[in-house]
Amino acid sequence: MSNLKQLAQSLGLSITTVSRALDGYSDVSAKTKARVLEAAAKTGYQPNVAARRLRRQRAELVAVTLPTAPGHIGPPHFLDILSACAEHLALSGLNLVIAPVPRGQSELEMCQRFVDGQRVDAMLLVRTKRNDERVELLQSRGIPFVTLGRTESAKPHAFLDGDGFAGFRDATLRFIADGHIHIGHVAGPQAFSFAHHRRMGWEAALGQTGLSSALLAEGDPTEQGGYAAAKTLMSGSVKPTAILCATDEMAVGTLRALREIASGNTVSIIGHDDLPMSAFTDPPLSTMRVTGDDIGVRIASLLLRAIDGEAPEALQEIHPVEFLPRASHRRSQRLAANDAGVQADE
Amino acid sequence: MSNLKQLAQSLGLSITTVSRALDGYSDVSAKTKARVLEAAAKTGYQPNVAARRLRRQRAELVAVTLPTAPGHIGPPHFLDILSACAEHLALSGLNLVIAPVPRGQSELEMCQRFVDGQRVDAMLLVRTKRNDERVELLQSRGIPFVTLGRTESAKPHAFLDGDGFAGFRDATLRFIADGHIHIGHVAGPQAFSFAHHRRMGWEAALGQTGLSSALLAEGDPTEQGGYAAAKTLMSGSVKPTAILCATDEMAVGTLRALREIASGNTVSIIGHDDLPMSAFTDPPLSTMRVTGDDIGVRIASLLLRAIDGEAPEALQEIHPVEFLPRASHRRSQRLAANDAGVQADE
DNA sequence: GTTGACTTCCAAAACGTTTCGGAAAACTAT
DNA sequence: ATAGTTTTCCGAAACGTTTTGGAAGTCAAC
Repeated sequence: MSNLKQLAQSLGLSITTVSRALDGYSDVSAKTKARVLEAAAKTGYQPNVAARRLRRQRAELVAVTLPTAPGHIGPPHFLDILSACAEHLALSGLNLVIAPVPRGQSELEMCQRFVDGQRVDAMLLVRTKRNDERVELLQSRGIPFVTLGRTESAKPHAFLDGDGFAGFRDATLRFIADGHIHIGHVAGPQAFSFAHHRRMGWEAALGQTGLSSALLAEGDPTEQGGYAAAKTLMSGSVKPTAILCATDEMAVGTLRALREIASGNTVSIIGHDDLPMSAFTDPPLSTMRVTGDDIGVRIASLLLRAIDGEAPEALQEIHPVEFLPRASHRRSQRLAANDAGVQADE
Repeated sequence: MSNLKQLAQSLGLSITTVSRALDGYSDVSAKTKARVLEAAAKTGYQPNVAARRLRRQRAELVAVTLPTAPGHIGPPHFLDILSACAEHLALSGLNLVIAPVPRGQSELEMCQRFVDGQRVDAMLLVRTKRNDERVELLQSRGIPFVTLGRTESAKPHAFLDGDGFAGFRDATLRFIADGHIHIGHVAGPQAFSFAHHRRMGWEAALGQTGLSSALLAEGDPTEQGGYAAAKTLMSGSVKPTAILCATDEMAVGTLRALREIASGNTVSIIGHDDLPMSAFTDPPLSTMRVTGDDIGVRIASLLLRAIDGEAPEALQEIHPVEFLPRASHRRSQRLAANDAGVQADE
């Protein structure tokens, strides 16, 4: 409500001086500066952001569009990341806004409105696809942006990603070391970058050890999708004794599918994401997570550097994935130990 | 990049006329209007939102601050609601932004910046407390707002709420009808409006049937909180045979706690929220949900009416809660039927 | 007491839009 | 032809801030 003019009038100063005092310029005496600051604090003056943005030609805003699949919004852990990111951006005076995409609208249109209306200084893209039209749009507009997850774009862009390939490869090798021969994969939609990399990791491990990668089923990255995929996986003639799930949510669905199947409870499972609920499933879900508890902060810093004009090539981070052993990755082992005397090594 | 002035110049028209043509005023001829619209579409003109906001004195924005408890952000189902809400608001040209609250900052400060900086036309408050300082702030500023969940504020305000009281009362009566005597409650922090109402419903049912309401344990509204609360509940001298959990997440924690306890698997459980994962627990979680699959749309409509200046008293909705029976609410029953020949009536 | 340097302040322009109050042109009715 | 009405357009002001380019005032040095 209160604006600069009123504040200036009440102090007997010009608008200019008050503005410069608040912004900490050096050409205003310490005394008046103190006077201005005090008055501003007392009246609770807050600059009108529309006016400031108009003049500064900066939105002071970073947006992330949140894809909302029908009945199922993106993974909960996005929000933890975004929250940390917002926190860090705020230190530089930037606000992070999360814009849910209305059903009628495409994520692309959403991005378009953001960048062409000059509403944002930068964008963050999540749920990145291998060929993502949003990336092309943003590149053509020259807007700074960072994606959570690599793409196969020819032109380099800033991104942060977990090394899902290595994570799933190593997890598969772990299963192999445990004596598994039939190792299945409940995969996410391959258009998604993360889903593809995870699947390729699984395939790579099988390939390098000469095992079959036939036990593959794809589904939506939800509990329901995991449930359905696991069902088809377990209905084939050769059944997996271990399953890698692309996400924890799919793993939860897989667990339920196995519960409904005779001897399903001997199948070992590993997920990915380390959702809060994963520690509470039955059995507790062995899973993976991207290392570093500051992913959100890293993203924020990438965004800031992108806004500062740093080259995209310099703004690419791939973080290792760590394995979190709980109970679900050793289910057949326990039985195998009973049946055949195989010894656990951990 | 392109602005009204350029567009007008290229058409040989005045800024005024172009502006009015785009806004669909009647005092511009059909022919020029078509010409303007075409040119705007071709150049991809998007009005500069900062300028428009400054002039219109409207932010075209509704904000919701998302509380992010350390390590655990608000319930996932908020997002489904918010997404539907955003969708509906978009129809009226309003954008919904979700602002995560940085750790260093209080939700109140966040609200303050939003309203005093004239960044928003209205606010949506979630995770409402019984005595919520955000409500007071917004009331004092005269900003339209809607809360998700009632408060005990003396001055009426717009809200939408589920009838948690009736839901938990009825669920408790259901347990009583099933023959339970010792019915526990894993409660959420009582400062939260929803947690309090649910607890009062549980107490009311016990009170009206003369049963004890001693089996109460409170915890954070998370899996971990439910786990801890259930543990203390089951460690008393008299143990519950049925437990109502304030949220599904707490129910998931409770399930795990029971799993670790001898004969814990005979304890019946009911949760609330109908999270996607609830259908996939073991046993599948019986739960409750606020009726109507358009809560988000209802909220949006309340917000629009609040912005239009309708009186808060007219903007209060309490929606009934429906019970979703799955397996977890009849665990002891099955055993009891074996043990004592009690017959299930459903 | 004039010069130059420094400090402290300010008027005015600009950002891109919307909107008020007309003005010119084109009809209509007399 | 003239007055009145309607249609179609536009100039200029405003929204609240930041920033440019000085203008006064002060002080020290000669």
